[in-house]
Amino acid sequence: MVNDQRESGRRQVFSAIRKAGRVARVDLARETGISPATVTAITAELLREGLIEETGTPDRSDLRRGRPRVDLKVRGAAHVVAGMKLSHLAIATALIDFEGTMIAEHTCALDKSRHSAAELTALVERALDETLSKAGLSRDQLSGVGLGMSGVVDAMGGLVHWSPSVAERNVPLRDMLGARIDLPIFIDNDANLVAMAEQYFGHGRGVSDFIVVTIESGVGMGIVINNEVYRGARGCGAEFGHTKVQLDGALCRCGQRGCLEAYVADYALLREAATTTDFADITTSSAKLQALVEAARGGDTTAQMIFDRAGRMFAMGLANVVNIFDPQLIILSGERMQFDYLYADQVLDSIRRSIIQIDLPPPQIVIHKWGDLMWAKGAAAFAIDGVADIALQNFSGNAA
Amino acid sequence: MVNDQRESGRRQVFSAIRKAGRVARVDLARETGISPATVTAITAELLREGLIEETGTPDRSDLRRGRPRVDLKVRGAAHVVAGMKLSHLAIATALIDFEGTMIAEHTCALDKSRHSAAELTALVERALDETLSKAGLSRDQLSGVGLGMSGVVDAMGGLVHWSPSVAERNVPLRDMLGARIDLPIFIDNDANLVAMAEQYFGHGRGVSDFIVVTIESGVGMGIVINNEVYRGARGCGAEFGHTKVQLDGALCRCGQRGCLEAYVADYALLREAATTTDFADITTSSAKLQALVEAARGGDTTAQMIFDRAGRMFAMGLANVVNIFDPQLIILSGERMQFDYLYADQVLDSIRRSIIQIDLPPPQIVIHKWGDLMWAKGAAAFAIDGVADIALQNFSGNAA
DNA sequence: ATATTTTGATTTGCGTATTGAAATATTAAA
DNA sequence: TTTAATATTTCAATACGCAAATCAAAATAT
Repeated sequence: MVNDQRESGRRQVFSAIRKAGRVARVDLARETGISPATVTAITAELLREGLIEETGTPDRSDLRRGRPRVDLKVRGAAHVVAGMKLSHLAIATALIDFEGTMIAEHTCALDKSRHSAAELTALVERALDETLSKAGLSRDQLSGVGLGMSGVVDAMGGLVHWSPSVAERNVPLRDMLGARIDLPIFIDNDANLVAMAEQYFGHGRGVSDFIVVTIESGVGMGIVINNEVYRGARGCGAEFGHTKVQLDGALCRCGQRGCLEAYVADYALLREAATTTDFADITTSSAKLQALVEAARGGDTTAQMIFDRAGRMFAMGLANVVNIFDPQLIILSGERMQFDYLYADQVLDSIRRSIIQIDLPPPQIVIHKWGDLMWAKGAAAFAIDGVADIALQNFSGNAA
Repeated sequence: MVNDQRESGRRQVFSAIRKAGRVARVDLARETGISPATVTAITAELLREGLIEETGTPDRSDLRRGRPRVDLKVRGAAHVVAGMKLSHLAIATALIDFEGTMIAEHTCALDKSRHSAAELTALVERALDETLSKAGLSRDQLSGVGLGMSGVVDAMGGLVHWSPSVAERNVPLRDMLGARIDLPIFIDNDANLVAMAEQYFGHGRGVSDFIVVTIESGVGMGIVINNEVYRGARGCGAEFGHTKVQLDGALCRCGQRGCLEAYVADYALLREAATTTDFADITTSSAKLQALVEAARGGDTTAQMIFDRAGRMFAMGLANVVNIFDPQLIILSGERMQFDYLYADQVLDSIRRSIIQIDLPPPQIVIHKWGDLMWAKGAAAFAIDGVADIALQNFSGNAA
């Protein structure tokens, strides 16, 4: 393989194109530091392989003379991938093209939240096929599948060490799925996938170091360092929900005490509320939480106290992460409005106050409300990343 | 500059040699993935430039036939650098050769702990010259100077945002020193430097992701990710001492509440001890702490309680870092025996218990007791890194 | 109209790094 | 001594990236 240094050039150029959305070759050369001549050579290759395409001459609002630039963009039609998210009682699937455009979506209900790995592979396969038929596509038109779930997942090894969705421990889920679905499979923790979604399609575009915090029923975190999702040595980094915010504090689902999750997750709030309030007439925990939110809004001081402490604990935990990481940007990525109390101004202020003070602007904090396909889109982003990786490796220029 | 891909090869080979200590070319080729032919070419260049040297054929304990391998190692005599550490009332300086061998050391007392930047440059210059004359060297035999201090330091920009040793804020100390000492100057936070010392000469050799925790009067942390010291977006990452371990907790020197430092630093312990014990007859705080340690050992329950809580807070703070980072290795790097209580087995166990449990071995925790030149050696490691960088850049093969 | 200028993209020729294959060196084992 | 094994070096072939030159397409000047 002499084609080794070329690969790095191709990678640089391609990711610059993706990052920019649409760029002319001149700008690619300027941004990557690669000479215009080489940019021409590389883009010609990528064009030939169909990974990118030329668009019409760009918007000439800034009338310049000279030869007009020709913008390049990722060719959406090059690949279609599926992003799937295993959650409590459903499998959400999204089909997304190489540019990130949504092609189809589908949600498949589950009868219970935890399944054996064998059951799960069958369910995932079914959900995938249902989505494909909905979109009128066949499996061989797909280039890869990304799958996310909460829990501890080793993305490199394709192992699920532990997940609330999987009955067994240490399941080689990637290979199990790969055996039934003959496509490249990519599995990861869901918070990491949201980080990738932000990196590819959201606020993280072009930001090299940022943190994404997600709240579902637990608290998750994804870390991007140097334009890459950081996964830790054992593949179980960023367990933000289980950082401790109180010595010998509240009991957590994980069996330890004082975890952040044990203060801010829905079950934690309801546990507290149950001390004074009896939600006997409300059945679902989601509705109970809603009632608690209403109570706080309505002036119930106990309910307010509960949310207040949760917010302050959240701020403390997040400030710790910032003090350790010093990211450029923190994205609070949420799906449900129920967690608004954690994103309140006073919480954000509290975070800012708890960060070590220097004479530089503090990291930016943005709140990003996604639709309910956030997770699946993240899984798709992961798949796109993997597929692009393969595509950039394999095709070795000299197709002739 | 066509000499761009060559540089990367040289870097790879050189750092592989440094990491290994002594290696034969075959192994370099295997480890770096570069072909043997190219390894020969590159090592020939490095040899010509004097950056590395051949050693006699290695220990033939594993008798193999065939042509014996010739080991290569970094040539210590290639460069000498100075590592300097600004601490409370002294400047410690170490002269170290390119291999990391100590050549000379010197400590220069200071009359006060905080100086203006102008005073400081003069003091550093004096300390450097004194050390050089002690070793019988002149300035032009030196290739670089590394300087570490506690506080918030922007290593890239050469700025000291804030330091207990410097009177002003946001001082361009690197350039100020560079103006008086005509050598490459490298400044950084001291905890980062200890991380580099571990990476180059200590337990961090060959480990790609690890964390170093240092305790002096404050608590510092250095993070190595992907073989590089992570410095954060604004250059103020890893402020471990100011992560919060208690909501609205004890008051810290930094003005905030609940910082880890406010529970484990010497001043924090003495502050608590003062409530029940009067150390009126003891003058230095170091001696007071010693007395407190003795009291605890002697069975004083109050003293024991104080240390116990400090240890548990420390464990909690560190467990948080581990839950976020998932490092391969944690190095507790200490100079003074006084902090033994933080390194006690029960503290380490407490850390392990607070880490999220998966079916993989937990990160290794090692305690590394350095002499008092730890800090200066770290500064020297930083300087060596910088000097090597320059050396690998500049010499462009074709010396002819 | 036509020439000139400006800017972007492409082609060309060259120096050089990398590499596979072959050659060479050096030792142990047969 | 011969053979086998292993390490290193040499050498020719290749491919890569770059600077400079050239081509292309537009705006602007004359």
